[in-house]
Amino acid sequence: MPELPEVETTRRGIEPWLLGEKVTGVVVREGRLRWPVAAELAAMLGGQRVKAVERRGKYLLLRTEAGTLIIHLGMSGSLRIVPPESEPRRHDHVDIVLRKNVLRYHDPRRFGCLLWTAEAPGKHPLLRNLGAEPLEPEFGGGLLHALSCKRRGAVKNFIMDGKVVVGVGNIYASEALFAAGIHPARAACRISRHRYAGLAEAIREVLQRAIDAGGTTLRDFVGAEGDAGYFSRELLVYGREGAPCVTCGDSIRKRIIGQRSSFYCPRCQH
DNA sequence: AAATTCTCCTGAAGGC
DNA sequence: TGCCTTCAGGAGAATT
Repeated sequence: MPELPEVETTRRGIEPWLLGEKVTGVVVREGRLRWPVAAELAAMLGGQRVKAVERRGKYLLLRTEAGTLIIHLGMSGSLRIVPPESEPRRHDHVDIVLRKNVLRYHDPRRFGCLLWTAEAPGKHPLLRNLGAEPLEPEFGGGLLHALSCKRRGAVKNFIMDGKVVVGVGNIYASEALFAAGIHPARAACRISRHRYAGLAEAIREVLQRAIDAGGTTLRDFVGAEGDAGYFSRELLVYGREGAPCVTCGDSIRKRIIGQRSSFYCPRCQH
């Protein structure tokens, strides 16, 4: 499932194909996504030139003079650049047609969305209350520590809260907590500022490393052939229940925290 | 305010 | 082999 690194990799992959290009049409084959694709999207986006391809959290922003197309890939969404004559496959729900190429949105589970906003995207209800960008300087242990003071719930839920920090999904939350040696169920308010510094660094590192790994498979996001698949990750705890911890050899445990599977080493994480 | 539960949907995996 | 059940999961909305 696309987490922040996949979204950023997608952004980098499609940006060169979109920048400065004019949208000549929009084809909606299936508009029933997380929210319905607006009937007037074609009218709004058509004829517009793409000025920038940005990312905020896991949202992609295609900026034009008239407004912004906000795209979220949900759980199973992906974007590819395909030739104009390319035959759509199952679950290829939307085409953003350019003069020489097509930006094609594919999403089997339809948890994603394509929304148009004429205002500054930062004012959109979905983006307005988003927390810090984990790879920007604003994010750090100080911020986590400050926001955690009234949070009595599990730290794993805390760092997955988009109002705190964006882009930390279930997989990277487990990985970052392992790297930082923090037990996922520990109450957020009961972690020292010092340990939060380590956690912030771990989050930054695990995301950055994944983005770097994604760079080597950028071509997978572009072209008619092959799947716009997500790159494989080096996971040390996620999905490794019962397997030995890479650090101490103890067996990795799985536990449901906040309705989500969480993986951790009972010996390395406290 | 914070925490919990529910919800959307399909494909993969497991059971028999 | 095939059918049925279960589960996973981003994140907003509703509820406590």
